[in-house]
Amino acid sequence: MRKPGVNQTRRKIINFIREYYDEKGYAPAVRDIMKGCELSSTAVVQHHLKVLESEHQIERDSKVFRSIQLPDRKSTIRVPVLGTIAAGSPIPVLASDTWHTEAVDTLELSGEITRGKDVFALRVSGQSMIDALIDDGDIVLLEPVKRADNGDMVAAWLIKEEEVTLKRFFKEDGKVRLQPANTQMKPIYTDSSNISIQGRVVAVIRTL
Amino acid sequence: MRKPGVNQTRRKIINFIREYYDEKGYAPAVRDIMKGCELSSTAVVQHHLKVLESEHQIERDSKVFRSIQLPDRKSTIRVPVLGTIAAGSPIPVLASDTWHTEAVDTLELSGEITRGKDVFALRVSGQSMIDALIDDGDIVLLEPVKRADNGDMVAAWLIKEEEVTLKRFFKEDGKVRLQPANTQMKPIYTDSSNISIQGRVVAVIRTL
DNA sequence: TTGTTTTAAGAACAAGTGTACGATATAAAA
DNA sequence: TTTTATATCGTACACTTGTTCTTAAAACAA
Repeated sequence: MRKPGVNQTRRKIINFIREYYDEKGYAPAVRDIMKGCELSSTAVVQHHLKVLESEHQIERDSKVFRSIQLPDRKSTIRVPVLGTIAAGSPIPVLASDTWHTEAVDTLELSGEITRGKDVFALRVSGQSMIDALIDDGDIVLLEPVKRADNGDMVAAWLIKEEEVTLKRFFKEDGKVRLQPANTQMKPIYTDSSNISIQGRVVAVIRTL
Repeated sequence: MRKPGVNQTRRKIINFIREYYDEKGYAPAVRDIMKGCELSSTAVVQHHLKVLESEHQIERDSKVFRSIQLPDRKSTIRVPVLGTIAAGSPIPVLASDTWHTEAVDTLELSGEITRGKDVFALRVSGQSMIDALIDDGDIVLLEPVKRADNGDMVAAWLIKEEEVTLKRFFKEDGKVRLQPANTQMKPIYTDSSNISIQGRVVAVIRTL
């Protein structure tokens, strides 16, 4: 007899795969799914897996055991925490080759946050960036770029003032406007030659 | 002749496992390691895996294919994004049982951020929490608790005002002080009976 | 009804994979 | 030198696991 709803079983399978993976740390075998979803044949599982794969709900490598993957599982990235950033001190710049060996600490993040970009992280020391909504102890994720587009949040080194600041970047008539995220704070105007972009902020993480 | 340094091979194996996992999304088989590390027998790999396991460098389930795990790989957690939080609207409260099925969206996070707690996430809408250093579009991670200790950052529902706010919680002589994270903003004083704790903020994530 | 499609069942097969056994080799210790 | 411990090699076996085949029940349409 035909069991419950149509794709009910497939939903169950997806959930089971996720739970199994969370618990065990590796993907289930076809027979694991069979038992876990209370099916009595591997052929049933096989069939649903084929459908799910054609729908791009899962991925698997033929000929490889336990190779089922959920798309969002593939995207965790190891991010090196290079050091601490504070107003008045320059960001320690390292070649991206040496990142993974030099990093004091690393952070495991999902691609949803980094969006696949090659980033590094810095711990923020002090409240000098409070006007950019960045507090003491926060971690900022930076994409190492030298130039920025209008509206980007950047880590800028103010050469004359000898200060690093995190603000939104706007180019206006050869001058540069650095706009705090907090609209109640006033922007900084400076000459283009006075600033050096250290990186573009792609994310901020604060743990309490 | 005895090959290079003593545990040189084991280091190579560890690195290979990590790279293989990063590339493929599942753990290598013994024979994959054999080929990848230019060894000519599975027995060699087997021997080193045993040593590595006794040193707690890897974990594996006997009888389960492709079950090798590196300890730091196990600590990512799936967090359900339950909805949107905005000033004036209550937080949608769900039983933790239904989280994973009801969630519109999920976020893959490392245990370093959530610190192993059972949390849920909310997207912040609007700039009404700007004084708590939380901007429009931010994601807050909340631990579902009903009470808070002094100093905790909480999501509090102000009953009379019909408003949700994120502030630091301090109990003072039967009254409650809600202190904005931004020290330039003034605190809110209210009666204990007028607030209902919705959850404790454990982290804030902002992507730009 | 009849036919078609989808889902399920059970079993058998083929291939992937972990493990054990025996042997050799190098290095350090006795 | 003889031990002892560790690293390597080759191979065979047994178990795990993916795949296929046949049969059949249920849902849907004509």
